[in-house]
Amino acid sequence: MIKHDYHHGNLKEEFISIAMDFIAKEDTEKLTLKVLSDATGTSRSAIYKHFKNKDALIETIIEKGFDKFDLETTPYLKNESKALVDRFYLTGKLYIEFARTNPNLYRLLFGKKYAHIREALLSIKDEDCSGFAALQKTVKDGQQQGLLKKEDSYQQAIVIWSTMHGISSLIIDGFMDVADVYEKIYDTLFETLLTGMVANKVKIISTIPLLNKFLQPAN
Amino acid sequence: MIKHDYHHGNLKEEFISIAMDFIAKEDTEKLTLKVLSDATGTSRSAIYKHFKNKDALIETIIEKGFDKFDLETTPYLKNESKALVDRFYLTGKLYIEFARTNPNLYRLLFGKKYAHIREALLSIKDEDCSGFAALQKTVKDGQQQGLLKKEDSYQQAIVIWSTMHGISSLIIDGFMDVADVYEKIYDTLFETLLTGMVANKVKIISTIPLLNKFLQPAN
DNA sequence: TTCTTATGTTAACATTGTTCACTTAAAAAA
DNA sequence: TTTTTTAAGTGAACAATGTTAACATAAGAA
Repeated sequence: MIKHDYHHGNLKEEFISIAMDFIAKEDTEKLTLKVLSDATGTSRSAIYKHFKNKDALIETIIEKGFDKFDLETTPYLKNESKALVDRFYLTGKLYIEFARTNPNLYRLLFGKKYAHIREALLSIKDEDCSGFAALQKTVKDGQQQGLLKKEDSYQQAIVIWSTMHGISSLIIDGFMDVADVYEKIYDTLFETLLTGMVANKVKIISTIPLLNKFLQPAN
Repeated sequence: MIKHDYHHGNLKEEFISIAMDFIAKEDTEKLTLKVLSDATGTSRSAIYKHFKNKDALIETIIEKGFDKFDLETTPYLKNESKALVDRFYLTGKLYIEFARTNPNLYRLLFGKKYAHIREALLSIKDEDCSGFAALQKTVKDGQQQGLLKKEDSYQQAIVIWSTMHGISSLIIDGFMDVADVYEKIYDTLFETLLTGMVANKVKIISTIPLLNKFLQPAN
């Protein structure tokens, strides 16, 4: 609660920064305008000189949130130097890790409450940049390489995404005991998913023991 | 907005009923005490004579909601007269249908916002009655019948649940175009999941064409 | 009939997002 | 330099929300 000069300088950026830091720790519901004014040492209505209303700030947070999400979850999807199975496996792990590390942000991005803002954003943005598009492209690559069954790539991508979204949501919304070992559950989940999607009699070499083990069984 | 006598008679039940009807149509967020007082023709604070606070009403709604959920989604899990694959397939369909038909209630039951209430409820209730316990039991049956791989039944049940939760959430939280045919996506998802979980060289007879087709391939 | 208690009402409160009239100071124009 | 315009901040006020407290009513027990 530092007292600044009358004219702050970069109040808008500070609002955004404080809001993101807040959501990193507490739920978006608890982010009130009072929190922001207290943290910046300004009045309760100062924010309206920089954002039309609270939702406009949230919109900015969501925008930045998706940038962060794409940045942190898609590197393996875009890096073609690794084996495809590995890229899928590692991407799923990053996805869950993002949700676990940023539960409030994840809910903000993928929850229902601000779906209208999300949809408005995604309709403007170049769709090819989004994480889902990157996933679908990789699925297509997987089909061409003979790793995945040649079915509707959109539906296959949905299947993968919903699987990761499901386990992530269960984890961050309180359906796993702390004792549950997420890595173990993820491995089980991924093994099941990949087994269900992989084309018959395909041999893949992976650097990940789990994957090698089950893709090239002893018999 | 009917004007009743001073003493209403069964106001508590009416609050509950109105709240459930409301959530059937609109989001839980929009359920205010004013909505309830207007609908019953009582004052804003009348509800406090029947519930400690708003959360206590929500707790009752959640309790009733889980009853409804269990009732509508677990009949096939508990009915052993059908083939196991069919029971899994139909249960998953009921699960998604429940979420689609009761999106606000589903979010209330499985979302983060009232997780503390849910946990308090589930810790009191007999766990064997819950839907997840029924699922896990059916998974164990599946292992014994040789349908499913003999792995950790808890983890397998989690995998199934998270898959259904994931697709349901994506649907009701606005990630599917209206044009998407849910049935098709569900079939793809289920086929993938079952393929990944089924034990090798098991022959099952199903009454559902999709399942017969892929469990007993031509070769 | 009286007393107690359950169940309702009204008034008030703090917190929320929001708007409006005002003030300040920085930048632009003279 | 002085004046004017404009961006950026303030405080007071509003309605809506959940909640509490003091009071009112009526039903059932004594």
